[in-house]
Order: sequence, then structure tokens, then C-alpha cells
Amino acid sequence: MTIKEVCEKYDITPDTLRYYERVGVIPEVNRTKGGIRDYSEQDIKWVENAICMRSAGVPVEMLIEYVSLFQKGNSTIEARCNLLKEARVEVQKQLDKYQNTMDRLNYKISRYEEAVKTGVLTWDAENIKKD
Amino acid sequence: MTIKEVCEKYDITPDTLRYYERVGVIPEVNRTKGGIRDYSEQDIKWVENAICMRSAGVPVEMLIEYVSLFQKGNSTIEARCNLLKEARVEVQKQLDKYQNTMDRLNYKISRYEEAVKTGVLTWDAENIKKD
DNA sequence: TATTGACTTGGAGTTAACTCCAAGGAGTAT
DNA sequence: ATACTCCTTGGAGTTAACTCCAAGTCAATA
Repeated sequence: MTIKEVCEKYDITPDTLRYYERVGVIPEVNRTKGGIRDYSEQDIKWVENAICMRSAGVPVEMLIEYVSLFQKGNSTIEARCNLLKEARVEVQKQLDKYQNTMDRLNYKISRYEEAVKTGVLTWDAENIKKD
Repeated sequence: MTIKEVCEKYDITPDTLRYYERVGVIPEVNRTKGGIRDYSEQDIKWVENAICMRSAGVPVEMLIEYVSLFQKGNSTIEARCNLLKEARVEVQKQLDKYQNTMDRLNYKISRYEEAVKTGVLTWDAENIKKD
């Protein structure tokens, strides 16, 4: 699979894919004789994983460390597991924040929708105090 | 309330608070005769709101626009409501991504925990294909 | 064989959101 | 009144994660 196809599949740019490979977010990708990237199934799995993790704010640095450990073989299984748990703690924290923000947005919007009907805010839109 | 107290309350830096005020993420804050910021209850509500929204990745620019609309009065109620809905769409998208990443992390960690016990990976840790 | 178009590299540039800094002012303890 | 601490400002600097660029290579087509 060419870099272009992978990019279309995941809606990212070639620059981002090359960047991921260059810094080690994914392992080195297969090449043709001419030196052109030819992504294998495995390569694509790594790409998919990187995109998923990055979409939840897992830092590039942590992904690099994970790949580095992976390439050292089975002796790093525990270290990799710990790294994943570390990532999970952060992702969960963020998830909670997003949920909290959704709650606030939903509350404000429901209040605003009432106000849109009447054209007047009878309550203080910003005066939302958490109990 | 002084800037320091607000910072301690929300665990942010004075620089960030001043930055928020400067660019308009929050309205201008009350001052003492000497020109020192003295945050009112309302000011603090705005700070709280800004921090909450920012923690879920709502862009500074959107918050600026919201405050700007707010200051124009009741004629902007519908516009503000639409802005909030726009924000909600994005926050929900991110929330879904975070949940998806959590699922992936949980799956990988559970597999790794099995492997940690035996010291060997009997399955391909990276070969996680979504159906 | 000449051109086309996609690919390659290393390195420089961009962006959002802070974060730091220097110079100076105000309020309080001694 | 002197020292000390915290505050003020405008503007410059930093950071992570891309994103762009120039120069060059390669395979396929006219």
C-alpha cells in the first residue's frame, strides 16, 4: 500500500506519516527497490494505533518510547504494560474533563433554547455554579 | 479575590489568567484603585467557565467570540446558543475518540497483563484489528 | 528518450496557547 | 522612610506537533 493510499484511508497527510516514521512513532516502513514506502498490513496496524492514540492526546514521545520498547523484544513486556497504564490514566482524566464540559454545555444550551423562544434571558446565563 | 488566590483555587498561573483577560477569553476584571486585579464572583464564574471549556479543547478563539457576543447584550442570544452548539459537536467528537482510545488501551492492557504473568506474548500485541 | 507525476530527504517554518521577562508601581512590615 | 513582596504592562520566547519546501530520484507513459 502506498503512502497516498494510507493517507486516504485515514485522512491524514503524507507529511504526518513520514514524520511519524522519522521520529519513531511507528517502526520503519517497508520499501520498494526504488526506496518508495510500501506499507504492509503490520505497518498499517501501527499507523492505525498511532492515529488512535494521538487522537486522544497520548504524546508522541510516549508512542516513541512504546515502539522502542517493542523493538527490544519480550523482555520489555512489563515496561510496555506499565507505559500503557500510564497512558490510560491520562486518557481517563481527559475523558472525565470532556464529560464534565459536555454536561456544562448541555445545561447552558438548554437554558439558551428557552431564552431563544422568548428573546430574553430571564436568568443569568453565565452564573452557573457547581454544587 | 486576588489573582494569586484565583490561581491557587484553579491551579493555573497568573500569566494564563492575564492572558485570558488580555485576549478576551474572559471579560475585563475588576481593579482596585491601585490597578490591581480584584476578581468578583462574576469574574470567577467566567474564569471557571473558561478553564472548563479549555480543558475540553474548545479553542480560545471561540471563547473570545462568545464573550464578545455576550457583551453585546440580548440581541446575540441566538448567536451565542449556536456557538455553544457548535462547541458541543466538537466536544462530543473528541469524547468519542477518547472513549475509543480507552477501549483500545483496556484491551491491550488486559492482554499484556496475561503476558506479564507468563513472561511471553503468545499473541501479537500490535495486531489489533477493528471489525 | 523526454516528460510527467509521485515519491524521496533534511531542514526550515507554522500554529495555538501559553509562558517568561524586564522595568516599574503600590501596599505593608520594620 | 526603607525594604520587601506582589502586582502591573507590552512584548518576546517556548513548546508540541505538525506542515511546508527545495532539490533530487524513479517508474511509467507519449
